Amino acid sequence: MPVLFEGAQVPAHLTNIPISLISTSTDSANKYVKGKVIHKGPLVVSAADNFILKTVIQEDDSSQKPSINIVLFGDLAKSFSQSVNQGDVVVASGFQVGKSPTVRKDNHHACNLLLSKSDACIYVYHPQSPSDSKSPQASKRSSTCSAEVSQTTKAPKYTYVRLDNLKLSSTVNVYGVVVFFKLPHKSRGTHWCSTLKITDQSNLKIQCTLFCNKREDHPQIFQVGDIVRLHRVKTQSYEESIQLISAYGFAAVTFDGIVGRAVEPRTSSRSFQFHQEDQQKVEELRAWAASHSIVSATSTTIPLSATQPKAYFDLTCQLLAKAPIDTTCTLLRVWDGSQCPHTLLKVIVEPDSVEGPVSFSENKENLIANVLVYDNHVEFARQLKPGTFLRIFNLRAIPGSSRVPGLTSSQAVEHDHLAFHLHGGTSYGRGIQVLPENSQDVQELKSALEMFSKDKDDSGVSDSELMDIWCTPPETLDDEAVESCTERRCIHNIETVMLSQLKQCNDPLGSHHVRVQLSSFKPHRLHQALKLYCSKCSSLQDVPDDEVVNRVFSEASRNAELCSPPSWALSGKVNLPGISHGSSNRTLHIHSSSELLSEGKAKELIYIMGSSLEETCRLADGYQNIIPVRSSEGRLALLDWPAPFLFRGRKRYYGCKSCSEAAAVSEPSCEGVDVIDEKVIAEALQVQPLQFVLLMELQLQDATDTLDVFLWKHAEMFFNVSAEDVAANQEAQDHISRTMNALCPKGGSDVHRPWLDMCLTAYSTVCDGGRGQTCYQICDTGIIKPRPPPSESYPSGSGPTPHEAA
DNA sequence: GTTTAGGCTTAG
Repeated sequence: MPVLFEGAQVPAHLTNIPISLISTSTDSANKYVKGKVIHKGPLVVSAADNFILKTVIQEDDSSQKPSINIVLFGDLAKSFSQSVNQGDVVVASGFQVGKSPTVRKDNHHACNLLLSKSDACIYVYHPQSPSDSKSPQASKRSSTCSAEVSQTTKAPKYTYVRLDNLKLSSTVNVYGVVVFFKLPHKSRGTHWCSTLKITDQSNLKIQCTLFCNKREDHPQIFQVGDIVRLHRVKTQSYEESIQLISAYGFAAVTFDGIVGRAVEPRTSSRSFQFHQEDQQKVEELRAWAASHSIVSATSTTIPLSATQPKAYFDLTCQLLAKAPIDTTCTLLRVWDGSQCPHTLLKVIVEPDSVEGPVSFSENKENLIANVLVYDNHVEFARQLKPGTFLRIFNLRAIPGSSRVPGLTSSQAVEHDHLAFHLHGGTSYGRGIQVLPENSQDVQELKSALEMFSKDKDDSGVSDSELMDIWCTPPETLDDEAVESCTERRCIHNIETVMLSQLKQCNDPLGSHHVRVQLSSFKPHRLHQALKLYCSKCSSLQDVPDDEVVNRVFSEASRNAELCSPPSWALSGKVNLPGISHGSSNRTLHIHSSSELLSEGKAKELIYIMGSSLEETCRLADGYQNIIPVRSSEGRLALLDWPAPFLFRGRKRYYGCKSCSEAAAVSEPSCEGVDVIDEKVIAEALQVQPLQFVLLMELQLQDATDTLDVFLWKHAEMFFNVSAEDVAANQEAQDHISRTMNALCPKGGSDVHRPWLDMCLTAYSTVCDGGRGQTCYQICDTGIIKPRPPPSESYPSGSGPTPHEAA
């Protein structure tokens, strides 16, 4: 039997699990979660007298601390509703961990806690305030009240004036049934304005004009027939009739007006009173309204299947996708599970501009109405998220012969196809209202949508799953509804795991498959991702800065002294034209291998002395290999670190300072060598070459967690570009930059980030303290979109003319 | 303790 305890000690066998550590693989046995109630939802009556209540708890006062949704069922939900208030601290045990379907919307924990099992338990602790510490009150409210209770015990009782007893120039509280309303809209002044007309058993209809600083402080009216309780409204006369206008301290509570439904107060007020009398008042008004056909006479809510061309109506629907058309118009793609008897107009928009799925199964497409929302409604529509349930008021069905934005002139305008327009303005209550997930109307709509998904949808996935696929990654490999921008090239045949599972894993070492989005990466300056790696000593260092390299070159050229060439070399000069018009030519000393010269391969390799870095680079256009040298004690020597030991076209090669022998420069052995390349030269010079590598740290995310991983050993495979090319080639650099931008658009929300299938390798590193740390690297994974850049073409410009000495 | 709006259709 689930139980709620007030103020009781948590049993010693239970241990606390921090909210941040909760995942779908959490074993909840003997664990408890503790937090402060930051939101308490209404008690919802579901089928067969069952109750559901959703609450949100947060570990600490700080907004930085994690928060999690808890869903309570049955009597526990009822007791919770009666005894717990926002601000109370609760402890929950005996929970099950589920995947939170609302994580994208509410940003709470990716999991939720379900309290339905027989061992489910809640411990409640009311905050100790001087007036509240002696606690008969707390136990009293847990046992006697049947609905939301006020936070204070000494609050004044409100009295309500019947609408035929209103006197001019007084501030009053009233109850009424809504017979007309305009949703809150920005007034020309500083407030949000809404207008309503209410009635009560007096049968008088009273106009109310409400001004509030915040939109949400207006009565949350979902339909005509709803019941409002207005506190602090003042009476005034306008055109010979009495009106109500919000007065200082105005507050409103709204109730569903349908007989038999739960009496759940809807309000933004943090604390409000609700007594038995209120419950009674609502029920009386409901009964009176029902017997006087207040709702049925005025409601214009119809399903899509009942729409008539040119008619105005209200539509209860789910938003599936949306796209901005222009500054005055937004497209909302909605459905209610019913089929309109008229062909629905298709509006063509750029796929990139669509939020939500771009297309649906053919069967579903036939049910989707395109709603064009104009002018003052655009701003509100822009904030809506696909998946949201809406009621659109005063929608008009327009035959498609009228012009439709988004169609270009070359596209045929379809005739007699229905489009739905929400015109600008607020006449006739025109506007959009978001319906909460737990409202009765949404529950009914949802079951209709689910029926469709079960019966007709050929895609094999239910509607909610479809939204899920768009919102969160599929959990298994075989679900390819959302294309990945990467592909795995490993040989593992293992299941995809969620990041939270991976992080919870006790023995993570080895390979894992994940489906993730890239939430951030570093370094942001991509040239810093390029490093030099020594395979001998495993050192990793930054690519030397040009300025530093330049200094080494000028140092060497300043100390240039003549030295006789080694026996295997011939000395000569090259003439390097001045860099700008009018600047003088430079003559540089070079050495060349006599063997190569005799073979006619003079351009394959030269040793250059006394040149600047810039001059060396310019010479590299004309010689395949250039080794910068200096004279040291009469012998040829390489330049000091960090000068490259070799220039090959636009590529530079560096040697490891600690692993290279400081030997005299010798002639490369070209016997049996087809091409003189960096390897041949490094060997001849006894240099341990450093390898260009790419190293980045990426933060991955999925619906459950984030994970920091390295992209290193397989970075070249990932980008399909060599690090060496990146070092030398602007195009390759741009390719990486474009790729990262596509995977993680600047300022883009996660909906714009593509999903990535990845293989990760977890390995252990040992820090100074000797404690192992688990690191992750992306392995055997390659980008399949965007396309790789064209491969580098070897620079082929003609070099300066050498003046060879014979 | 101001003003706003004070229902009553866009004109795509």
